Amino acid sequence: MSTLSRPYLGALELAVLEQLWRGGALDAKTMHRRVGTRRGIGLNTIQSTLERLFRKQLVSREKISHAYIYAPSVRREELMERLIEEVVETFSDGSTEPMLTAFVDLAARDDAENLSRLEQLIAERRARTEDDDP
Amino acid sequence: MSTLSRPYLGALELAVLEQLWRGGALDAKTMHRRVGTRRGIGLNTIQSTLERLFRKQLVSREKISHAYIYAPSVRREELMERLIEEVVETFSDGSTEPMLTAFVDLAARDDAENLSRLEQLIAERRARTEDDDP
DNA sequence: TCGAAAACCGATTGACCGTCGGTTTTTCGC
DNA sequence: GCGAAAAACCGACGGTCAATCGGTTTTCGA
Repeated sequence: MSTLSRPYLGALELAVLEQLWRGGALDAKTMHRRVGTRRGIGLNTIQSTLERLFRKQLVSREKISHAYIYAPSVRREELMERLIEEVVETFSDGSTEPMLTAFVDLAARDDAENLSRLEQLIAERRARTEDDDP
Repeated sequence: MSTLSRPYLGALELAVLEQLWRGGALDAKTMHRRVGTRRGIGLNTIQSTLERLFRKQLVSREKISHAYIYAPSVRREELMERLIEEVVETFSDGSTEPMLTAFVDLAARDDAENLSRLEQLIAERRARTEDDDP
């Protein structure tokens, strides 16, 4: 039975990922300086977290002499989209209407201007698709 | 730090909710017949699950003689939207662009026809908003 | 080669879901 | 009213997963 958002991302995992997205590739020690010290947690904790993210295939790593250098293997927007997709799939019955309505709601929620932007993106997408498949 | 989808919905919770959305209001015993027997789980399990959903304010209940009658307190589409919103908020930096792009991607993913439908919904939404606030 | 640095291993805690068994409360029929 | 049946309530336990760390082993460079 598909359960929702499991395995999900914990707060520390998210913070670590965020740092990778900002900072490119870095090793556990540097990561610890960036997100660990402030939280008063040990280097090992950061290492475990990176390891978990690696198992989840959200980061890749390469061994440079001693240490692994970790790099994100998904883009931020990509992960967001995946997670939204997971929700949508969980609730998908036959109809896509509720999904579309939710999108419009959420787009308009923040700023009505988003609706125009959304239309624009749709137009662009359509143009791109027609190019691909004339 | 906002963590993702915790507490999330378990598989049984989802099944129970689904049943409530389909069947309107019902009591634990009936629910057990509908989703419990097939899974070979006890009535108590169903009761706990309903209780947990109640604490999460996803269902309401009313005592009719012996038993509580449970009813959904969120619509299906509403819950879906909430969960999408949660993801979006988790990943929101200043820009709404990634969210909008994700929406277009996901809409088009299933069926390109959805893009037109999406445009239509945007138009409707805009009309509605202009009515409210002329 | 040897010492430090990092990976690796494993253990613990704390949520949370799923799952029950047992006890108490409530209600209805007599 | 009262006693039995039904349901709620309480608490416990196993499993999973994130967060956390201590200790051991591996590995690399001086």
